[in-house]
Amino acid sequence: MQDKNCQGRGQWHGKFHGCGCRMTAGRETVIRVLQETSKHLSADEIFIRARKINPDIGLTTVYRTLEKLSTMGEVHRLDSGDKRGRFELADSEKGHHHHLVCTMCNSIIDYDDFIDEEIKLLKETEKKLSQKYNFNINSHLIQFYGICEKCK
Amino acid sequence: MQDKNCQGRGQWHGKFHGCGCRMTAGRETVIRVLQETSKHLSADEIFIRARKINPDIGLTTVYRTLEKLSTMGEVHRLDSGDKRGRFELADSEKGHHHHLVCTMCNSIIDYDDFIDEEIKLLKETEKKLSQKYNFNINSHLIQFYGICEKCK
DNA sequence: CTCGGTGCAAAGAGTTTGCAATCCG
DNA sequence: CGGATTGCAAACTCTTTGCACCGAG
Repeated sequence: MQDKNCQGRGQWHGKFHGCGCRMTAGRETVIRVLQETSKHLSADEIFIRARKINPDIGLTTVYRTLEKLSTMGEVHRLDSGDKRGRFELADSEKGHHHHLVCTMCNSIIDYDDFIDEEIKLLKETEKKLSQKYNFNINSHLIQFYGICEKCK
Repeated sequence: MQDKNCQGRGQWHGKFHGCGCRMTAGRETVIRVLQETSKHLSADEIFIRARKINPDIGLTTVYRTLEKLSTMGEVHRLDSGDKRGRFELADSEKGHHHHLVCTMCNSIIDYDDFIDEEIKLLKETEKKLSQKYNFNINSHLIQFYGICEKCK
């Protein structure tokens, strides 16, 4: 309907359709929230933001949507150290990035200033692993762990 | 006491001491369980195995030890898709490896047949990031997501 | 019209916390 | 000895499920 609110709505419609699912208002809302943030939100935080767009949405729908998107490989569930899951689009509009995770305070820094060489190597590795393990690779997650500036 | 049961006991003793903590039977047991497995165990599974070595240990101690080791950067908490956390030594005796995660069935394949280039690039990236973000990097986690052989 | 999706309330599970007893150094 | 650590049970929170109703295609 309004492509400006949920980028690539048609594309998502197709992705859902491809696995026997439907595009609904609830799902659109969750996707939009994920697209509009640059943070790693918990289900709960996504729910609060989603409510502002669509007051009728329930927390259950948020969970079910995230579960489905995760299975589809479109969303990554991150481990934030505390017990709740945090989520981000696998292929974010905000651009591809990797993580620097502080093991003291659990904060996460996104960085995207890595060399072209790194991307090239990843592609190569992906290809090699795909063949060797007969695995269809869709995306990846790279995290470095350590102590951040503040915690030192 | 018996270095053969918990490799590098003295080393661990030192690590704990270094952050104002003590080496105890419970902690030793948890570390030993982690060293002796090649799987990604949940707190619960670690507890069950720990009990076989040391019947007096409590689940609470397992959680508290994992929490501490995680903060120390010695253990990684992995996200397995189901809601419980899974853990592995950051610097396993079993050797360093990366993960291939199936987004359908949540199974994890460890692989360690890296390209030499991959290791070199990682070291380089670590160094660059350390400087740029004033971050002490201790370890990393690399995961590729996709669909496994069985789930295709 | 059909079957997948949704909200609500309740159930389920994993994890954390309070506290008195215990152990390390 | 003194403070860190532990086990137990209770408390908490996040997440999932059952069910009747709704809505996309």
